[in-house]
Amino acid sequence: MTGNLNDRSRQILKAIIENYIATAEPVGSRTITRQQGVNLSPASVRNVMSELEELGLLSSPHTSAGRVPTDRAYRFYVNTLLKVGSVSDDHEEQLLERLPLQGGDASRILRETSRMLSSLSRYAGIVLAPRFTENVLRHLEFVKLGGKRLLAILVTEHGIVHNKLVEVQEEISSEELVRMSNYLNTLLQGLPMTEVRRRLIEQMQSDKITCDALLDRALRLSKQALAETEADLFIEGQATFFNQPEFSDTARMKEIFRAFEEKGQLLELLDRSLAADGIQIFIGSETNLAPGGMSVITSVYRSGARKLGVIGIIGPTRMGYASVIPIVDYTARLVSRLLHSGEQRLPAVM
Amino acid sequence: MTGNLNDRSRQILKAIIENYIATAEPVGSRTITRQQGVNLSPASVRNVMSELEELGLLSSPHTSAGRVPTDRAYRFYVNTLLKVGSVSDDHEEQLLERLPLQGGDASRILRETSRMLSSLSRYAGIVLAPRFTENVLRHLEFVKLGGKRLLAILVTEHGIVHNKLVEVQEEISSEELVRMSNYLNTLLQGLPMTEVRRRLIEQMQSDKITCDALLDRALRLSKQALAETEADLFIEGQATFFNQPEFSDTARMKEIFRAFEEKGQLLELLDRSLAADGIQIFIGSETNLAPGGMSVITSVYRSGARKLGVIGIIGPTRMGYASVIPIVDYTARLVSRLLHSGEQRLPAVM
DNA sequence: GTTTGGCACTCCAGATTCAGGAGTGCCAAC
DNA sequence: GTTGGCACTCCTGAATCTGGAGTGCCAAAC
Repeated sequence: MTGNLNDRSRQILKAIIENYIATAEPVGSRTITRQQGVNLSPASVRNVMSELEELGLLSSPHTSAGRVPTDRAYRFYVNTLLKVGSVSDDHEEQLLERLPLQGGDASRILRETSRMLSSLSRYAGIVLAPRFTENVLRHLEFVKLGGKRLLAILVTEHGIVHNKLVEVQEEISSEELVRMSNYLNTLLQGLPMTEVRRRLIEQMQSDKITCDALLDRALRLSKQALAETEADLFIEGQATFFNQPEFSDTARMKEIFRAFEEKGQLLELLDRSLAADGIQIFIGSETNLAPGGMSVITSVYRSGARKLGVIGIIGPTRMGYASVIPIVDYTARLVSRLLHSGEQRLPAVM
Repeated sequence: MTGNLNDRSRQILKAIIENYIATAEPVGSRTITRQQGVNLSPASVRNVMSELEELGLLSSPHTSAGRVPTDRAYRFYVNTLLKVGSVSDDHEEQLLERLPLQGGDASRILRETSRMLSSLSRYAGIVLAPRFTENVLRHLEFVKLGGKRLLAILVTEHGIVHNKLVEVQEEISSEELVRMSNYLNTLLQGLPMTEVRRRLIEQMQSDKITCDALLDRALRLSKQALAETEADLFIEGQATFFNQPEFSDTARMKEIFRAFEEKGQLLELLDRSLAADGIQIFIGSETNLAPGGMSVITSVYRSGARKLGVIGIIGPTRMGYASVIPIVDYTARLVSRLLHSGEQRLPAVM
């Protein structure tokens, strides 16, 4: 339905959107005529604006204000009008310099990624750490903490460490622990977590094991240790929302920060991004976030063929899509390379 | 100098402070007279208020507004006027129910503590995790991640896990790793980190070691893995600041959230708390935080004689000290017990 | 001498009014 | 189809006004 827009209408819509993104003020017909490349009178522009409003692409806060783009307009803008360039040299340089942290384990890199995303985009950066269950197990270890408490430590392929406390009925000696560890690592190393779980159950039912009380116990403990952990979500640069005039309203801000603290809705959104692939753009109401007026741009990072997690940016709908999209895209690819085992060192070219 | 306040002045000051805490509005003389227990005319109260203002305990926003307590008044209030009760039954119950997480490792407990502090106090909860260097080493492990990358995993006495990526010059076989691990654990287990560091250096200089290339390497790797990590600070419930009328100003809010994101100043404050002991109260400018008008109440949690970290609450200077102080105090003691090794189970009595 | 009622004074908060300006919509002319 | 003109709308910010809450001070009462 927006396909039947002629060139002129598109040009004007684009100008309005970009103007609004830059100023946060409703855009009037006169402002557009002053735009270079538009040789029309304000009256003509008004005619076009009027059509665009009927198409649901523009709305006016009140009779005598200018026009403001609707979510739909932004959607049309990113789908059709916007040609996304590549990341700026300066941004690229900053990323390449600051992201490959010396001796940075995966979680440090991810946290820093979140900061970088925020600092480059001037919006808030979000990073969803790899879902534990989506990973390949590298190493499993039980450490005695004292008494009957064991700390189960699981290390994934990419060096992400999860730990969980388990309690045992009777104390286990260090020697037994070592035997358990060896057995479990032999059994499970290199398997994806989903497979690990399957294998554990399978093994528990096998005859060999039911005879060996210790190994049986090992299996049960591992199963406990595998219990789902809450997803790790980093959000950095929330304070950038204070810079946006459309959020000067305190009630609005409160809603936003509440949403950030609860994380639930955001996680749901990021899960959707993870299920999809590549760059995802959610505009305004498409985000399903309770506080409206926000957009989210995400991209999946991966290790080879396996998707690991999601990085992205959250900001006002009135967002500088043109610059943010390449940042998210480039960063996701960089993170993928940094986490891909054996490529810790800075890649020469992308 | 505030010692020469007579009973009546104290009573009035107390009433003003508590009224202001409850309403966030400047308190007038008439409001005080309505207070039960005060049988004075507004005029008399005004005389007293005038004295209190001269003593620097009250200030008036403008001629015809009521009075507002100064930082100094709050200080006098918590030092002298306030008699701190114990935590309410309801709060106690909630803490005992929700804090001893099933299978919760230390970091989960600490994060949950932060949430609980916020939810009980209605301000923001802060938790400084144990400084890595202040801890006793329970276990040290190297996991091969692929290529020449090793993940060093250090577990402290209280089940807090730190990990750090280290790179080696040449690949190390699994057998060698095991040997290294055994050697290091025998050498270092049960030592406080400061001691660990010392022992490593000592050992590196010993003759036996220089002969054994592998062990020498193990020592060097451990030293890398021990490098200082950034302090872990949880702040939960930042959104509560939106409920405080004195922070309805956007510029102010922005400053506050920036301070939370940067954490530096807050860490400094918490370090001071850790150096001291027991309940610490920082009022307004005493916090040295850039955004003024905030107070912080902290308490140290410990394991036996060793201080581990700090928990606390941050909110507006106009804070319900009477209820917050017992919350912080009780929670700190509860956390201490939960983390004290071997006492994971819920203690029957405090 | 402490307490109190009275009174003039101050100053804020909110309502009201007003003028200017930016923008629109429509129409008739080009 | 495009444009200039014009009446109309509605927001914004400044200015004004009023009522109320509160103070400070003084003289009278206790």
